[in-house]
This record gives sequence, structure tokens and C-alpha cells, in this order.
Amino acid sequence: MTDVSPDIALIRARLLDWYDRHARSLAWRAPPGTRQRPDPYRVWLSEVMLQQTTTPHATPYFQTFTSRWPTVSDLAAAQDAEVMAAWAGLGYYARARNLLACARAVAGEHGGVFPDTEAGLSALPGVGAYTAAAVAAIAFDRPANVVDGNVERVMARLFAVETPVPQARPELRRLAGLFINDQRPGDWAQALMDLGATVCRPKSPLCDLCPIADPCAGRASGDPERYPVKTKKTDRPQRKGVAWVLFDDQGRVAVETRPDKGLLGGMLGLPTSDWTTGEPLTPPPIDADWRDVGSVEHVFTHFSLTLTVMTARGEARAGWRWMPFEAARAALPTVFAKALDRATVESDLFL
DNA sequence: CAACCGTGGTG
DNA sequence: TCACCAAGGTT
Repeated sequence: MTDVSPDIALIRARLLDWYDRHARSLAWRAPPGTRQRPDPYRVWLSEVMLQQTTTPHATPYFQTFTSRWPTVSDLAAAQDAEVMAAWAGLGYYARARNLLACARAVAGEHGGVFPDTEAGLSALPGVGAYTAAAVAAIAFDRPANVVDGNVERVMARLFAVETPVPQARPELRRLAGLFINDQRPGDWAQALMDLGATVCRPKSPLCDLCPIADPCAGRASGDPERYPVKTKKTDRPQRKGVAWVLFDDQGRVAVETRPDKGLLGGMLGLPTSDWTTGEPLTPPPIDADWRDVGSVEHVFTHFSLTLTVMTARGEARAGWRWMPFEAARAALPTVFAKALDRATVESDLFL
């Protein structure tokens, strides 16, 4: 084993220099040039929103949240339903429930001030290893091993790691840790992630633009895109279900709040059949003149769903409540928004 | 610890 | 069209 410490220092210097010249302007970043630390609330909020979510998708939500709830205490004081509605469409709804729980913990148990250590941050709801490290580094400039999918990919390529993920995770984390020191920890973390997002991309990496192409073993291999090596995927099962779109005579829609646990937990929903068993021929939940208006397709993380949409006018059942169409449309997760749109387009109930 | 948990863009 | 995948966390 050769001594790689000179390469580590070189890579750090080159990447930080690249970041100084190419850092993206993002809504949650402090203006470039200003040495001030960004607001921990905004850093935390952005990191939670960016979990498994692209920057273009998260950005408008970030603007809405910070405009509506400028501080963590404002967010802590919000109603559950308004926060869940504001999160609708962003996905992984446990994040929104944990976001509120975290805001209330910070407001109630920490005087409205975020903990400034990784350990303190890790104790908060919805804050895992990555987010704790990212907030500690970016908001508080503490040395922390910030390892997300970008960092894993950069390390896998830089060192041509042949072990497939997810088995390689500990090794990739160890390699990322080699670069951590107390010099500009927040900038280092963001430089590494920016590089992964814009240059060391999953597909078609732009090695010609990469500031650390020279020491990169993946580049030297001639096929950097092969890294990180992955084990093969498991296929997605296909499920079927029925959504019941019930209108009253004012055009309002019957909705229900879904249980906190499980798929779309805590979100507003349309009444549906059980789609976990793949049995679409569920009897209607209430007696009405139901009309089949076709179906919508939706892909979740671990299954695909064909949702048959039935619509009628009628009386709401216990557990349901009427909501004006536009309010419901805005607060529903995407799968139900699709169903509602289907019912509206195909129905003559409004004519 | 593997399974569960959304959505939209992309090649 | 469809598989991949994005600033992951929880159980």
C-alpha cells in the first residue's frame, strides 16, 4: 500500500478551488463571497427536502416553506394538515411528519435553536447520518463525513472500487473520511456534492471538465461510468386498486386523512380499495350510482399501481369529509391528484 | 438489515 | 418505453 496522503491534499486543493469558481447559486446557500454561515433552519429544511429529491423539484417547495414559515418556531406552530398539504407532491411523506416533529423538538426542547453538533442533530426526528453531518458541516462548519449518493459515486470512481453497492457503503464512507479536516468543512462537503451532481454524473460523466480527473482511477480505467458497481435490481410488482371519487351537489370531493404509518402516511387521500392484495373487484364503500371513468397508472418506489377510478354523487360516509375541489386537488399526493383529474375530465357531473 | 417509503426527469 | 436515479431515514 502506497502513501496516498499527498493525493488527498492535492485533491482537496483542486476541488475547493473548482468550487470557488463553479459553486451553483441555490436558494438555501448564503450569497457567494459573503463569509457568513447560512441559517441552520434553512440548511436543515433544504437537506430534508433534497433527500432522494432533485434540486429543481425541491426548490419551489423550499421557497414556499421559508416564505410561509420563516423560522423553525413558525414551522413548529403550524397545523399538521397545512404542512402536509404544503408537502403534497414532494413525496416520501414521512419526511413531512418528521419535519414537524423535528421543528417542534427544536422549538420546545432547544429554545428554537438547532443543536450545533452532529450528535445533537442526529437525535432529532428525520435527521439521519447524512443530514446530521451535512447540517453540522454546512451550517456550523464542523468537520463531518458528509456521504450521500454523489459522494459515494465520486469515491467509487476516484478509487475504482470494485465491490458493488450496497456492500461497498462502509468502504466508500471510509474513503470519504480520508478527506475530512477542519479546513472549510462546509465548502468541502458542498464541493464534493456539486461535483457529483454536475460533473461526476451517474451517466456520461464530464471527465474533461473534472478538476480531479488526473488522480482518478475510474477515469484511468477507461470506463468511469461503470462505477459505482451495482448489484442487479429487483423487479417491481404490479398492483391494482380502485379509487372512489365522490362528489356532493356543490362539486366538493369526499376525502379522508390516511393513517400516519405506511404508504402516503398522514396525507389527505381519496377513499380506495385495498390495493395490497391485487384484488380490484372491491365492492363500493357506499351505495351510489358509480360510473367507471377509466384508470390511471402510478409508479411507487417498490410497486406499480393501476388505479381504476369510479365516480358518483352521493352522501359522505363516516370518516370522510367534503373538501372544495381545488383545495383537495392541491393537498392530495400525486397518485390521487391523477385520479381526481381523471374523474373530472371523464365525468359529466359538472355539466 | 432488508424492506418500505414518492415523484419527476432522463437516456 | 422503461430502467435508472436523485443532497436518505426508519423500522
